Amino acid sequence: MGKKGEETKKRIRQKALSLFARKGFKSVTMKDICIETGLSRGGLYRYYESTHQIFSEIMDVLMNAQDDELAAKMEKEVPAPAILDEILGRYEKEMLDGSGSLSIAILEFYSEKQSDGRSDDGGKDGGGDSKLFRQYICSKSMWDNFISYGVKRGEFKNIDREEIIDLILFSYQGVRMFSTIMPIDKQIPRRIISHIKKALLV
Amino acid sequence: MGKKGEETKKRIRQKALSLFARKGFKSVTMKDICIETGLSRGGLYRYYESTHQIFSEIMDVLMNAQDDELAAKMEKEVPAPAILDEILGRYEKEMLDGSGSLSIAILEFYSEKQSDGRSDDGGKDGGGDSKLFRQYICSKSMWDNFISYGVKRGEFKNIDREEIIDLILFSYQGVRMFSTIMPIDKQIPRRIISHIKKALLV
DNA sequence: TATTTTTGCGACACTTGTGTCGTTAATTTG
DNA sequence: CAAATTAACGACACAAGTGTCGCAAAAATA
Repeated sequence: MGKKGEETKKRIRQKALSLFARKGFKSVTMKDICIETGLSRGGLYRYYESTHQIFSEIMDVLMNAQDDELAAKMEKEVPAPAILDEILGRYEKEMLDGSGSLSIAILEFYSEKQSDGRSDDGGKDGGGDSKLFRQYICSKSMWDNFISYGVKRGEFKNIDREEIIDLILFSYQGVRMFSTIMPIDKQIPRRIISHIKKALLV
Repeated sequence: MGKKGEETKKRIRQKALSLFARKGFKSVTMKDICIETGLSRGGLYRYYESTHQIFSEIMDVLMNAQDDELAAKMEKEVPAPAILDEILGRYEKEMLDGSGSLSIAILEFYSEKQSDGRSDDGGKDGGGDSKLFRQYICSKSMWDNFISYGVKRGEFKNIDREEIIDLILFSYQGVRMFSTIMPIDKQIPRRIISHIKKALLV
């Protein structure tokens, strides 16, 4: 694979991503991606065999972009409530604007992998769900660390951590999901966040 | 349409429902439904023109099966905590077993309607999302009534109602969604429910 | 039970997407 | 700048789904 080829692959992933965000996973065909990228069938198939493969590679790239920032802030002794505000602010934004629009594609992608038994990803990927599950575990431990930090500083209540973490993670996912298919009132994310803050802050 | 015809339609809806629950919305074809029902192409098309139409009718039937029960209980002056336990118990069950498996199909169905502009349901249905939205409003007012009832009886705290309701509804949806594609630990629904109870009960 | 209406079949023509292959055009490399 | 390698094209054969239509069998009706 030469230099030109790498660029083309990248272009394919970018264009495909915008398609997945708009139409979900199952509705995007290799033909769509041909049209979007301007490549011919033969041209596209040189790089990717299926939409599965493309989506999977996109996910790998997206997932490796997290929490170093948070760790850095805790290092610097930034007050926990300030960090909380920032994280929740970002969540609020993601719940409202369409940036959650990949959610549906992700759901479709992994649900498809489960429903039919074929796992034809060459054994490289240990099952579709495990990747998602890993991400859940990862977010969870991030929150756990962060809440401990807040409690140690006397800024957060010492409540059952797992309870509030699950609530945060799943309500966030729930809203994100529905925001892509239903008009979501701005008050909804705001109320959820307000509840979380009250539950955490002393 | 004769008596036989009505029975056939019902059979089609039943078989199609099981397909949608297993494979989501987009992956089910008219051909699949032919096979599942044992009908021929011509036979099936006599009753339904598309999977859209079938799914839409199924939704209509499913949505009109709610909260009369709850109203009856409030009438009978059943203690609010007992009612709460029952509702949340049902939620817990739905989060765990695969009975949330229609969630993905619902999401796919409505997201498809949004992404492409064609609204070919003959004007009878005022847009895909409004139906979902109506359901959200409906669940919301049900909870609102119920919490008022509990507060009046001095059994629930008088907290911000909208806040807790959004949290309940969306975390529930979030878990349901993910439970269909990821192994969900039994503790997760339990923790979410425990948090809700603590927030509500005096 | 004769007649009409409803139900159901399956072949047919059409559309859309898949995956391959020989060939040409463009890059890289020595 | 010539040779070798890589990238891209687009026709082709195939697979899967759609929607229709004429016709026969089965129900309903009178």
